[in-house]
Amino acid sequence: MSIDRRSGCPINLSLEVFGDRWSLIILRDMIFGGKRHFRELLNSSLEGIASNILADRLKRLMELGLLTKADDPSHKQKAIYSLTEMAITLVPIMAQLGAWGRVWLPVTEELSIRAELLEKGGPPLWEQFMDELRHEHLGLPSKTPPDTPTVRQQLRAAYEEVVARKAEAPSV
Amino acid sequence: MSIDRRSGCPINLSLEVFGDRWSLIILRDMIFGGKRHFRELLNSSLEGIASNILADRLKRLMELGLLTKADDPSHKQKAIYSLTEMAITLVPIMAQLGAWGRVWLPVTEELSIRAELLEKGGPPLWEQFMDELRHEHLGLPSKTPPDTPTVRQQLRAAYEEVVARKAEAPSV
DNA sequence: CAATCCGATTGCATTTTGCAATCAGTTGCA
DNA sequence: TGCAACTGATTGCAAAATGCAATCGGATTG
Repeated sequence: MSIDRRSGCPINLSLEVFGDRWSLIILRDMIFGGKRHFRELLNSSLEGIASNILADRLKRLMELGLLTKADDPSHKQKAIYSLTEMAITLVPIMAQLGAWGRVWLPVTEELSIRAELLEKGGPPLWEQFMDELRHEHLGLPSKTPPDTPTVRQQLRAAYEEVVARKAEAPSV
Repeated sequence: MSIDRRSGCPINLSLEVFGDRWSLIILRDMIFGGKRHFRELLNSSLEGIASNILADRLKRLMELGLLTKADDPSHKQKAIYSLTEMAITLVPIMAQLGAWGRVWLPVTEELSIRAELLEKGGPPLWEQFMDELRHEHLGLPSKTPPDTPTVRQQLRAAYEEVVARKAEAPSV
């Protein structure tokens, strides 16, 4: 599959890649949720993606060069999807989208705390996160010291803290 | 019209606003092209938007709070569309989208020079541009000195320089 | 050996899209 | 006055995309 090529404008071409309601959602779940398998993406999807759409988009994202697929050695039927460098460099776009949505749209607190953290961390934190993703998905050596908490751990901890706080002190 | 609200995730909600093939294109033409009228948007569109889709998206963007519409005093039928603050703050997203597309997609040189300039200028240039847009669309006083060239003028000059250069020295 | 899980695929109704034609009112010009 | 051009749209229709449930054959687990 190649994109339509309505015009050579970079914004248009970017839209042709993920100007739909699902592609970026899938990439979000892989980047921030660490999801690598079909079923993980299908069942954990907050937005309830249908399996045929998921299959179609995974295929499309592979054809566009954003994902690769490999056999999972632990299970002959399992496939592991990996992000390519092209997909990993979407992190700044995701961060900006999250920051904008957090300001202007009716987000929930527990789902926006990660966007807030990512926004406050700024480009240095994005770089660290991309470095981790390159390690995870491309097998590259990580440049961050091994004793520092990973960005995903930080995001997860912040999310769980909000959830716990809201559970013990439910809003009126 | 309100958005679907599949989930309260900021990235999802942002996608529900412009996760389609046309909304951001229209906003791009208004932000970077300075287009304010229906016909301008219809006829200048590189990607060839259809008039019913344009009408539908303008209506939708107004309902979502990204645009406002006002009568044009010079012509009883003309409507002037204006960006709201919500739309103006999309500039960083546009810049990131352009930067990403420029690296990974088959952009043309003349259409990507603006993205390059915007990327190199970074957040300070984005701020100046948003300041200009607030002046243009919201009537706010501009903070930038009146003798400095506007960002849109800079972008336009860079574009025209590339076009001129390519015309006099056509590629083989 | 049955239940469950794996990554999909199929069929079908609904919705969205792309495209061309058209609309009624306004303007500019002869 | 007459008429062409232009204004922001709307309509009709075919094609494509989407949402949803059911299902597939193979692999694994208990």
